[in-house]
Amino acid sequence: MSHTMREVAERAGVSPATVSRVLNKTQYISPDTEQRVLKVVRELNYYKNVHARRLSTGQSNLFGLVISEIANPYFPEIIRGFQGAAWDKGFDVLLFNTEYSPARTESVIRKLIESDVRGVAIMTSSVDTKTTAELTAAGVGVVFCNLGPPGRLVSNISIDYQRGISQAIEHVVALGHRRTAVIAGPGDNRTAITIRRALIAGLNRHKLNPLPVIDCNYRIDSGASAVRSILSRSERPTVVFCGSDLIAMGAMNALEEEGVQVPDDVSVIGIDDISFAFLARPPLTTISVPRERLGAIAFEALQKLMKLKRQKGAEYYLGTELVIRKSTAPAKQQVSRSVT
Amino acid sequence: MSHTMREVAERAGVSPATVSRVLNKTQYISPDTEQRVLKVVRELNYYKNVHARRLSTGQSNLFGLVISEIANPYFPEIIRGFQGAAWDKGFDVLLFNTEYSPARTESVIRKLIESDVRGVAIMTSSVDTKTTAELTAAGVGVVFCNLGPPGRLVSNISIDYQRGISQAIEHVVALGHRRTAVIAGPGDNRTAITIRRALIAGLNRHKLNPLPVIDCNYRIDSGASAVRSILSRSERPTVVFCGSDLIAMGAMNALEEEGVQVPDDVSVIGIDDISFAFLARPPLTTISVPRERLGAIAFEALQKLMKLKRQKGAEYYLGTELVIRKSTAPAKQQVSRSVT
DNA sequence: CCGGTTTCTGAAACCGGTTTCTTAGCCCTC
DNA sequence: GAGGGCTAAGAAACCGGTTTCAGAAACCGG
Repeated sequence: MSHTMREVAERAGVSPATVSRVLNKTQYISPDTEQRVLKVVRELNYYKNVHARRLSTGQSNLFGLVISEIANPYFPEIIRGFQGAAWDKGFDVLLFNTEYSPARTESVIRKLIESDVRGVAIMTSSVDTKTTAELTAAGVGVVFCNLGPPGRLVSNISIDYQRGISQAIEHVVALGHRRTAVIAGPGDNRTAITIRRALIAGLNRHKLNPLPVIDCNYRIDSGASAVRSILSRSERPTVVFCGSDLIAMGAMNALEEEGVQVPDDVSVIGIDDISFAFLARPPLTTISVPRERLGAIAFEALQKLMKLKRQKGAEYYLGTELVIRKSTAPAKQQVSRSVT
Repeated sequence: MSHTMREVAERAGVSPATVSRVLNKTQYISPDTEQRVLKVVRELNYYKNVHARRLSTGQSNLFGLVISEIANPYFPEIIRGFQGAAWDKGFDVLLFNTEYSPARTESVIRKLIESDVRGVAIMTSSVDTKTTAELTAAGVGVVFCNLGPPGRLVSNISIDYQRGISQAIEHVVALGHRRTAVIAGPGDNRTAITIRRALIAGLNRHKLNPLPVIDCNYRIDSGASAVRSILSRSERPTVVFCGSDLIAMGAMNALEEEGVQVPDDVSVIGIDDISFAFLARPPLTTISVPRERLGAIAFEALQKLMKLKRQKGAEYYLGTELVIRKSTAPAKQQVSRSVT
């Protein structure tokens, strides 16, 4: 339905080339002609076709962003950071979710390549190297989060959980806790693995051996069932570290349902500081991850990567920090022994 | 970096036309040739360029989805519903957020037209008619939610809050409440206005005159300040209806901070049933809006709209339903009169 | 064995921009 | 007033697919 550039050109009595030059300011055009063209553009309500532009310039002003699931509250801030940065520079972003399915991931990657994106940020940690290879082979840059080291056309953003975790452990030790448990997240997830390691190492440093270290996925209800399995043991922990806020909230829920008070009976600590963490009852003590910044940096990293094409990518670091709210409290002196 | 169709053609000893036909199955090709082409496609790892395809077919397999803000938990399910439906039919979606800014909305619309989308679903209720006119003028179909009646190339999905609201009011009346308050949402928001009207009408039907009816935006903290202003009055309500779950959660937060117990002292009811509603403390009683379905229907509506081009759009309806959780309880016999 | 179909494939035009190459016209200088 | 250097704008090729049109080959029936 829309008009074409030639129509504009004809109506303004100039050549298409001139219209193009006026619209892109790529060459000086006499003010007279320029005005005439712009007038027609307004009259006709002309929009230039992005696809034609992409085709002829061979440059696609598109970047891809891959996440697992839109409903997971971990992602919104990342998306916003990424989109915001892209928008500021005049780039568009194609958002795809993998729904945790490898098959779907594959289609997504294909779509991205077909769309001729300049680069893609992969914020899921369940991607295999085959996938990234496919992307780089097609000449598109890749940035991911918490996966291997950078390589040709791929950069990595590493979230350093160390600092936040240390703070959390010190906080908990200062409150007098000695019996800890860890619900880490999916056992095959790089991020979850990293977090679990850091947690265990940190606890050991304080001569604490976390009791159950439990695998679960990132859905809320699995935090709940993990907690139930912990409660069924004879020696109950007084604090449980969770691999994500979602898990933590599920855990708090289950705890409450089992009649265990948070934080009076057991303290719980999450990771991420999702926007709802402070709305939880009690407000969740958690290790905050700068997700909006993560998104923004991912975009910048991609831009940089595409500038120095075929160079090796870089490694970026992002810190974390403990946010103390109300889900942690001093350890109870008397540890209940009752086996429910 | 990627290969072109002509390269494939050359390597397979056929013409580009043949390659195109093989890849799109648009015409019968001898098995022999077909295999040869497919083999080369695999060898070269060839991806066809979407932009070229869009350009030459004049069909853009793209749909747009406009929301206010990605971080607002109202939207994820809508996005998922829309994307899911689109994905199933092989369409891609361009997601944009307006950040509540008219200027930004305008750029977004421009981008959508330039991208030659087939249709766009506008899930923000802060859009003016000028905007939709621009879209329809460019021949792209529009579907929105809770805005005016359908017209040429525009359909509307109307969420019928009536049923849910009636249920909520009956629920509350049955619990013995007589003093109600309403925190509706932004006064210039069509949805908020609709909800407020329905609420007041419903309450009047039970001979109840809601006390303060307060405007606020959709951010959490404004639910909190609205509640504070309500508490400062001498006659306190025993139940407050909120125009969204976010407002309700902000309200509960503030209530708790002011030492008012939910639901013992005052009950609160939200609208939307966002995914966190059941995680609130106490779990929120709310009127659920089928948002994933809303997204899916929006897509279907767009498809239908584009099929019978230049026809008048249709009106769709979506029901709502009360979900009773723990934020509502019987009214206190003795109403506190203390002015804090 | 010949004319008429049908089947398979290629040549070329086209989609709507961008960009290179070229030229017409102008100004300036000597 | 002629020649050199600029400037503004057009013609045409091109990006990478799709599709129409046309033709060669194969096939078929009589």
